[in-house]
Amino acid sequence: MPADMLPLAIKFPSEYFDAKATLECGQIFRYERLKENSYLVNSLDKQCLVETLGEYTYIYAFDKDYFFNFFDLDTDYGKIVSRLSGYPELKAATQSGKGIRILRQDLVETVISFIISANNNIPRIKKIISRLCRQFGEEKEGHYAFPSLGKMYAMDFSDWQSIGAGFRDKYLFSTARALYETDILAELALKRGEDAQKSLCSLSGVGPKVADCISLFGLHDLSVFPVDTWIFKTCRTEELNTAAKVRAFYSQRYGEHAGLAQQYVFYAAKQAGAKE
DNA sequence: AACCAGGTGGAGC
DNA sequence: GCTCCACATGGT
Repeated sequence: MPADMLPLAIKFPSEYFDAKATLECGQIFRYERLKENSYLVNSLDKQCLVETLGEYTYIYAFDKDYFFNFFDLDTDYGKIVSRLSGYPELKAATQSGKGIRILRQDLVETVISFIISANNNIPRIKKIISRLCRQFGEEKEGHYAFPSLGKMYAMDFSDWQSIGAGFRDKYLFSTARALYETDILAELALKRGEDAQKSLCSLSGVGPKVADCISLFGLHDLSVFPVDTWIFKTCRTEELNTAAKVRAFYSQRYGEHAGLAQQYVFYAAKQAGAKE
């Protein structure tokens, strides 16, 4: 996607929109780093280029409206950041991650992506999703779309095996069929919280943690606090000695913005881990 | 060469 | 309800 072919950019202050923090905090797997703080990002059949250059972050895309919504640009993160900074244990993580925005991702893409994420590592998750798109998504302007639900419904079990997802192949096969054959997607659009959780967990390969990620990233429910191995390592205490307890404690503590708090903690923990 | 990675499903209690 | 454990694959 050569820069001189692109239409007008969206220009947005970097204080609460940092390309690296937003993309590398683990909420999305379809991005490619071009250089420091400059990324190609794919969502559904669309692509954009995002880069943070000093005071401003720019988005170049043919479909500006789509990415304005995708990056949640009409939400005021300043308010949320100042509220979360008030918690002593969050002050540092919030400060270093305040450029994170919670993306408004497609529900089906999020479901499939986070089933793949289970007991897996981010580089390999990215590779598996990339193969899924390359092998089964429509080609468009030099990149590949995420396969439509109809297309995934048409995939047989050996097709799912061919993307190298390991033991998750059977979950993906089963869930693609369920999403297509039942009304669960329409129902989820109206649900939040525990109702959404319960409904999501009926899908094969979706347990409590993956369901929370789908609620947070695919339904934009910022009140959930997904607990994965990183968060659990960071947050566990003698009292909070299971993932369920950590989840209950922090979702109650941070309320409507618990999911964003979780992203700050996750990003900070990962950045710290990556440095050594 | 065991151990880990944005966990889940299933068996056994 | 809860606690174990197998599970594909690739990296350290």
